[in-house]
Amino acid sequence: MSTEIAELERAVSSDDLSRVERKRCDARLRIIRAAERLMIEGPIDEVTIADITRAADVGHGSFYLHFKSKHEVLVPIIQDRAARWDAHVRDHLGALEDPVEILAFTTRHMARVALEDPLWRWFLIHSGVPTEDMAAAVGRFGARDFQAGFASGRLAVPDVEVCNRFILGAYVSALLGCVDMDADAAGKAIDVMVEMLLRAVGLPADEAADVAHRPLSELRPMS
Amino acid sequence: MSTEIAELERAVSSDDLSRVERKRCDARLRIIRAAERLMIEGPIDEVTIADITRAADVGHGSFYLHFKSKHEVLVPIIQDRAARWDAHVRDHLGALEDPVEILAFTTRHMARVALEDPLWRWFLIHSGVPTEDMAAAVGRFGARDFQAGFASGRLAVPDVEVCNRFILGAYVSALLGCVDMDADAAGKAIDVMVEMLLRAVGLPADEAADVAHRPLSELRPMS
DNA sequence: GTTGTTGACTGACTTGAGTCATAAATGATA
DNA sequence: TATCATTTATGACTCAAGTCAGTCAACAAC
Repeated sequence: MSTEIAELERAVSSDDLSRVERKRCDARLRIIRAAERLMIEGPIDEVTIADITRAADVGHGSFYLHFKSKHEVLVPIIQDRAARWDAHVRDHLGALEDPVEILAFTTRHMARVALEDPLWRWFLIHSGVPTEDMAAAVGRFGARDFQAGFASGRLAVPDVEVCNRFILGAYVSALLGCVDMDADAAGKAIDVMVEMLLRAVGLPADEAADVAHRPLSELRPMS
Repeated sequence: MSTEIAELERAVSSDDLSRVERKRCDARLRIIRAAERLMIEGPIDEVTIADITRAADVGHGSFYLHFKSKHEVLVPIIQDRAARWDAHVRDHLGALEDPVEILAFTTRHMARVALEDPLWRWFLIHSGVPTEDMAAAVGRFGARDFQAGFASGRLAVPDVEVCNRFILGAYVSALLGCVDMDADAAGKAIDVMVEMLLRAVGLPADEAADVAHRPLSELRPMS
């Protein structure tokens, strides 16, 4: 699944786009890159829009041609990282075939990853309850394995739209409760959250408890 | 269950508190009252901190002795309204005795109420930031009926802390998805959300579907 | 009553987000 | 190449949030 950053990279060196369009994409990409760099370097709260535009070498006002807020510029960044982690986690699926097991595996791992990544943590803390932004950044990756569960008939919800919002809110909110825990406690809380999530999407309680608390292999470090 | 506003009202006319303490409570109460009035009168986004302090007749800086943000000053206001509505909804329980039925009844009605109240809606939409505030404002009321369900043995969750966060996030997020719907569609979405909530806290799927979609009587207008 | 200490209160000030009138760049047309 | 229309970029400006050094009221100790 492609991300906005990947698309922008393609666009700036594409030749079936007008120069105007290429410049536009280039500026957008430079802003995103500058924002990511500055936010990784220092405390995110202290990065100002002016800092970003200065580092990206565009006018202060130009920022608002591309993004409404600091929060919004993080969307493609988070999305890109989500895509990488998603691919990495899927790389560990091994012999798993049951959509429910796959769902549990990915949601448990992705939650752990989200708590490790400082950008993601910030985004989490400052999104509180999922905003459109959060949905835009991670919705696609999150939704896929749930869809597979529905398709298989093992899971069922009365309404997919409501379900998506429900899941995202529950996930983010539960995760927020973990930001101050140590890794061990956070892992336990995540598993409980996943257990409740599985119940919510229609898995019987006993199966949910079983699949959400299996021993979980460590991920290999990502290159 | 008492709210902060009720406690402040008591404090300002209590005589076993020092004058300093009474003045402090009085100022806090005046700020809350002024904020509530201004926010009901006009578009909430256009109410500034300066407006509030002017109306409350305190110095601009004093606001920050009591609250960190405009969002935070809404907590006691929302809480107070939640208490009133909670009492009103409970007044309609009638012959209901089963904790699960009571839980469904209150969560379904409170969600409908939240979508009607402009202050609540604003709070919901702008809770993009901290859920701590949301938990502070409505956590107590929300949690009670769940507790009753657990106590009865009909419902069970692996961890109450995680459960609380899970529920709050799911509830708020699903509700957020309803703010642009008409009352009818919102009602349907709310019922689906409650159905998933009941599953998450351990009710079998068929029972959850049943109890979350019963015909729901209208509330009498609140005095 | 006087003095000292504490901590609540204040509003001028700083900072940064977001706006908007203006400028620059582009490309179409003659 | 000159002219114009249109789109895109800019940074000076505005306005509100949040800070903080200083003021003041209350009370305690003498």
